[in-house]
Amino acid sequence: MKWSELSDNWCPVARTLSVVGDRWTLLILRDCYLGKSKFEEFAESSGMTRHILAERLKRLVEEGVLERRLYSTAPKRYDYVLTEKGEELRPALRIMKDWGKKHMPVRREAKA
Amino acid sequence: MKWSELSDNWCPVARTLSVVGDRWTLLILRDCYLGKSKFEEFAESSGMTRHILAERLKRLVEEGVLERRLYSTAPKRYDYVLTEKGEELRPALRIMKDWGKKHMPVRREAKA
DNA sequence: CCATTAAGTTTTGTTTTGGAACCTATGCCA
DNA sequence: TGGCATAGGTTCCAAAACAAAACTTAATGG
Repeated sequence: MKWSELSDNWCPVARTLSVVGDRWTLLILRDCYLGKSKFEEFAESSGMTRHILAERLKRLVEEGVLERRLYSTAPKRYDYVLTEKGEELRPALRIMKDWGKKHMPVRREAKA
Repeated sequence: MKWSELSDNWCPVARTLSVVGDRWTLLILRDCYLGKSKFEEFAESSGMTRHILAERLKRLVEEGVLERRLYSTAPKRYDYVLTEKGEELRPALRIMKDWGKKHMPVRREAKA
């Protein structure tokens, strides 16, 4: 089965994962919960490539998790803000934060 | 940045995602929470390929989320059970279940 | 005029995933 | 005894996704 067929799975967990269950997407949401909203902020903070970031943001907007907002008309600049739907995943990330703190100690120093 | 470098990120959410933040892994945990433990059960329930399933199970065991248990000596058969560490992610999946029910209606009937 | 900023897009090569077939050891049944 | 089923994988190849870096566009500041 392909990942893309998951969106109509009988299981609500699977349907959720069809939106946020791939590499990087939940890291974008983490940044949103930390108050970030700009493309460059996401790119720098998460370390993902701009290519993938653009694709993920597009998808999150299509799914109604984020909203793309024009914040400057000249030059045209857009940023991304959480919708209510997006806000409602915040508790899941909080649990992952606590779990990471408890169970995933840092072994070597990382650059980011 | 490569996904594999995430395990030593400063952010605990990122470290958590380095274990469970890829395609399919959280679906294995869902099955565990539903009481499944066998390779064939996971394969059938989730729809992922056996190839990927074997790789993910190996990783979850290495990370201490699941335990590989010999449940039959002749023939040798192994299954996978949640550790306490694995149990502690259950609340995150519960939130995803509720979120999926609320925000991700099924559009077309799926086979699985 | 030239450099800078922000939000992407394009290109090229590498890695991961998907699908299917195959393997191994034992149990079951006639 | 031979043959089929079961369970837990492994191997192979093609297709899709990803990583890294360069490029684009449009406006701003000195």
